[in-house]
Amino acid sequence: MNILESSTHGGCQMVMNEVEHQRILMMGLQDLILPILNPYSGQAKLIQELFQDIFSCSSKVMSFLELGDNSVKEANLIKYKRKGGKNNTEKHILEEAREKGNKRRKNAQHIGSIVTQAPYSDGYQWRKYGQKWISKSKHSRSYYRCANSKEQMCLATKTVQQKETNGMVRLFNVDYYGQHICKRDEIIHPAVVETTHHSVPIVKENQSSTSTLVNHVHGILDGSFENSFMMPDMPEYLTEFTDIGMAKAPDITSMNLSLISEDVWV
DNA sequence: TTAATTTGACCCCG
DNA sequence: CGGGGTCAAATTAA
Repeated sequence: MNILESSTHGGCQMVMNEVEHQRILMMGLQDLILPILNPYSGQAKLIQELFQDIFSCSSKVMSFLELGDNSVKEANLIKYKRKGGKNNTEKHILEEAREKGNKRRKNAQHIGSIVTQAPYSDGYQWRKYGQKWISKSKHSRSYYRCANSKEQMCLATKTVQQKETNGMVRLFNVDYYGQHICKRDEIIHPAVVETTHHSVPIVKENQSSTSTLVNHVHGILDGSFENSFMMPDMPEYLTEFTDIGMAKAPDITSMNLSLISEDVWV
């Protein structure tokens, strides 16, 4: 603690980098271990919970460090509407963006990134809006925005790009930008839930609330694999992301990933 | 027919 | 000027 207090920004940044690196490594480990487990065994569940706890820890550390270092962090959401008469809104967009000191491009800050081995469900629905071949990359990058971006003006986006692979395992970088401000289906249509009154332990915040969603996997890269499958009762595990100054929305920082063994790739 | 994706154009920004 | 993020018309899927 006194170490942190006396540390310079550079030192704090170094800690954050290390925690982030650790998180990436853990995800790699997770990607290797989970597919070889029998998903229905109690052992797999236990291991998933351990991963959850680990990610939860690093997430909390990151949150703490980032909130302590407020020079960089304001939740900088640009509120602008898409669509509509182009020339009417375009100026508004630019003006609003400039007022808030943001660029029009890259409309939100980086929230988190993961490496995944297969298409996965992260609990949100995404709509693809672009695909680019990035210079010198072997694989294209796909751009997705939250499927609720239109109705609820949700600004969350993500990009998916296959990594340069040296083995036979295909890995994908998934980068998330912008916080979800939308409500999800189960919240919008509360007829289904609303039954659990039992007191929830506060520390366990967002670990069980997202597990019932079934959603789209991310789409096609390079046209080299399918995106049309989804195992209905696929077990999922959660991965927490860094929560950046949005304490009122605990749900949006968690992502749950489906386990899908690599033979689905064909 | 509507909804989602594809894909080249557009354009911001370094 | 070029890389890469976004738009939107065309195309495909549902």
